[in-house]
Amino acid sequence: MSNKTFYITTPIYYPSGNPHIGHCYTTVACDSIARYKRMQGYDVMFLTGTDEHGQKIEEKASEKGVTPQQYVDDIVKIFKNLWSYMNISYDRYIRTTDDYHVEAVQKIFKNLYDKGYIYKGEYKGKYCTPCESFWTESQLDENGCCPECHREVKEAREEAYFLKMSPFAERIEKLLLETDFLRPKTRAQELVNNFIKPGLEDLCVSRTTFKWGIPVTFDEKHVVYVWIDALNNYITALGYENSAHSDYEKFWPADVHMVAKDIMRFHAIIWPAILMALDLPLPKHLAVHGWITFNGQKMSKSLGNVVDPFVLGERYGADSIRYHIMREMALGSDSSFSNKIMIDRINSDLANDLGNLVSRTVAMVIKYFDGTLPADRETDDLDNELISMAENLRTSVDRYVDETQLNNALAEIFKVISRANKYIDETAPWVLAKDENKKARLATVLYNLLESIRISTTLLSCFMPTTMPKVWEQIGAEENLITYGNAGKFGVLPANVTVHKGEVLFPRLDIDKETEELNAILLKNSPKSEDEDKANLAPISETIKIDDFGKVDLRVAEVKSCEKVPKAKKLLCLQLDDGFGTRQVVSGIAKWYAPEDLIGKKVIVVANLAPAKLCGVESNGMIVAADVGEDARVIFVDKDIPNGSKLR
RNA sequence: CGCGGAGUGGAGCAGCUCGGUAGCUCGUCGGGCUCAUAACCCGAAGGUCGUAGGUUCAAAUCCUGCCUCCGCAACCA
Repeated sequence: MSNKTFYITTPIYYPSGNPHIGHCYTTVACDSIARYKRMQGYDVMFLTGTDEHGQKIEEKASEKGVTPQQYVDDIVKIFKNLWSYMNISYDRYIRTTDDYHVEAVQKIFKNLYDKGYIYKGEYKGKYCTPCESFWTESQLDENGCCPECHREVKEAREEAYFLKMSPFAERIEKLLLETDFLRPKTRAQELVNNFIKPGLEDLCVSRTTFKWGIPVTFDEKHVVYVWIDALNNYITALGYENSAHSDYEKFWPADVHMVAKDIMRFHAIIWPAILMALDLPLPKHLAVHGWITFNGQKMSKSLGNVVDPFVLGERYGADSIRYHIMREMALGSDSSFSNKIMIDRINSDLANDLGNLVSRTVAMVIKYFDGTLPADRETDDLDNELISMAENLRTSVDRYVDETQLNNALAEIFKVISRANKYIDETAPWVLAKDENKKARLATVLYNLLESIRISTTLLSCFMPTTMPKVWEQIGAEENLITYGNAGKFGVLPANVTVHKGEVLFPRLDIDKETEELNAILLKNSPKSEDEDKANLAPISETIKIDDFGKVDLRVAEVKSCEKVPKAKKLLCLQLDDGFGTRQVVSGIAKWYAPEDLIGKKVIVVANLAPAKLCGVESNGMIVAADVGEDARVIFVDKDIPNGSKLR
């Protein structure tokens, strides 16, 4: 009977750092859908994994003094830990360093070459020798130098293989604009305007500048560059061009690839192109979600503000975290993550509405009937709305899950939970309980509540797999009654059901206390382990003579006024009193300091720096600051040091 | 004219495809209830739907101009 299949994938993550809450979102979303489809009776393949090759991994490994393989092995362990912690039910985990994947990618590369879609050409660009990196014209800094080290670059050529893209441009444009492949479709225009209309450039698919990759079999000095290596994981994991697995026929094409918007382009244009070149069917849907932003800032590995999913999970439970990110994130748009939003959400939805509903219902069955309902019934028109909402819930959740709108699916479920709470008020069981003649009516009300809970939590269990079984235990629902089929039916629990008092499902959180403690944890964790600190410290510059230092005139100065430079995001314009008079300095610290944070403070200024214009504003000097990871901190000095004092 | 997205009660969002009573969650205030995790239920206040025009009997919704904000690109001297 289970011949219907469903194939869903996360991206394979790049393990250049530890996993964060953003990875959790994609993975939890896929997991919830995978569980839902399994419950519906589909034969599901849920794939996740890691993309382990590339220059960056090579660099990270050498910084740590380990081989690239050791380096990725270690991080993959952390990823897998997180997934087990978050209760991720993936069916298969692919690593691009797996033998079968390597072998398959080599065959695919060769096939494309033999078909004439891959050809040998020259990669022309600006090359920075110290960084061993190619840059395009537009990536260079304002002086035409390397954007990373700001040294000169030179015109260079490198032999490379290219994948022809132009033969597929038209088909891809149609795919984006005329089908429901891309979700949300609003992004299609952006892709077409930016990449297809200007003409699809052939794609560079091999590199000779680093070694940590899959060798091209027929040209040993090349390794396969990320596209052909990573994207093909979706088919090699099924056994395409390899014998480690044999589910390709069964599961391809994928039903859903879920990705974050930063890699949408690769999945919306390059991946279809590769499949077209291989003459394979295209995936049915690409679901693109936004980023989780944190206190208004973009979440990323390099910013120090990552909320550690392990810490949050330990405090609040994996289910609460899962619920929060699923409920908050709408398909396609960003969603902000903050401790306050999360705690509010846990309190109002999980503790107040759901947890409390279970608790009060179970308590009443125990109080009025010693835990076991009598079988007599007496219905009332009041019951109809709740019952019909509960019966129809499955249909709307089905639809939203199919459209990958999990936030809406959850909203639907909680509408029923809310309605049940209201039903308690309408029927006032405590009044019925006082009248011996109303026992049948009372039992009916409580039974209807138990059934509503059963239906809601059956559907919810795909999103919160740990907690829902505890609910079933409490409401007396045997495991075999918890099925997708029963989620569409009212009246499944036995009439004389017995409930059991259980633990509090979602304890209510004290927002002030939690915020305070979380902040303390974040502060404590932010200066990472010492080893990592050392690895991140900039190397000491080359030795200079005392006279060289003497050339730099550092002075103490007081910030008299300060404002943001209009048009610029990162710049503040400061008026300083340097002892001689007023000096205007522009500093790129707007990200970390508001103007009012600085006024009245004393800072150190490089006083003899040549003037320069930044975004049209003149700057005479530079404020001394320390780099802390990706952040900067201004060095403040004692108030009693007079303005203009020279440093030595 | 670089590309794209967005401006809706205090906050966060839906509604816009296909014009016709402005809706949801949280917060605030008032009330109710006592089964429950100080939870639950009801009610109220609060919006010129960024702005100026246009089309129309009728515009949050369609069209045009402008303003502002956010991503990508440029600016951490």
